[in-house]
Amino acid sequence: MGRPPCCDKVGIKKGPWTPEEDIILVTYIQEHGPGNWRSVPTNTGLLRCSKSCRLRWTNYLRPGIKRGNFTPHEEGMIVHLQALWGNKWAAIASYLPQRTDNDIKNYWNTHLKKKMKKLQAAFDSPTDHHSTTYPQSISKAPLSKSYENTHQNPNIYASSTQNISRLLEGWMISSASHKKQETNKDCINGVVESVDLELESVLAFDNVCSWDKILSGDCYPKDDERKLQKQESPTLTFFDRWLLDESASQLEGVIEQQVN
DNA sequence: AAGGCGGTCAACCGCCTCGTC
DNA sequence: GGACGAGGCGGTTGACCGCCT
Repeated sequence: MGRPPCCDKVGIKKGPWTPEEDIILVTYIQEHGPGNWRSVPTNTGLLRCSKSCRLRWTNYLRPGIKRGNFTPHEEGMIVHLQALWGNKWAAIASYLPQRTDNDIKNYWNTHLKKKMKKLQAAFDSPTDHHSTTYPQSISKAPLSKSYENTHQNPNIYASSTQNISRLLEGWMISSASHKKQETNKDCINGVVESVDLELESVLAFDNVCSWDKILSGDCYPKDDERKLQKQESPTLTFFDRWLLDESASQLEGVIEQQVN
């Protein structure tokens, strides 16, 4: 017999959250702040387990969450950090404070993993092995309609619950009397701003390595010498080199700063 | 028109870690 | 130091949606 699930009590509701449930949860957290999830179901009357409440809040209702429309910058960060740390989604999410670990994990599984597979397959093919121009099938392939809808038009991605989140953001900003929430907001926004600035300035990913550059095999615009080395030693793929160089020189700096 | 199929993502499950007693 | 509970985390599932035939 395995460990019994935490939420298999009779009367516990499962499945998608309704807007009414969202409002109840949001209202409660508005008054009491996030935390002490154990007491949330009993205090709100929600027929959900504490974990479900926490997950709903952290992954969906929490203010400051950016949904959909991953930028090339963010994609690059995810690929980069995933290659460095593996599937440590929470750690990766800490470098993308506006994204949840669940969102990043989903995006990796549905989009980036495939991209990387294609990338790897292209490099493994003998004809492309030493080529500096990256396979057009990846870089120039038209995006599917659904991908375009989801990732190029954020309005279409919007949902009713996102609206709740937006409303909450407004509440967070306008409410001067709720000190606890103000602290939360400041904390979230402070982290977002500081980490964003840090990543923008230190990694400058858009300038150094956008997806276009990655896929076109031209990720070293500032260093011709490394380009030459790259051509001379084909045992490392372009992407391996990118990871090694980038991680050694830049990410360590960021991590050190975070630690200090 | 409708059924099949694949992609996407919210939510659940269960293990792990950490704090408290 | 060990037991216990709460929260964190990563893997997985299943519902939903749009496209294709």
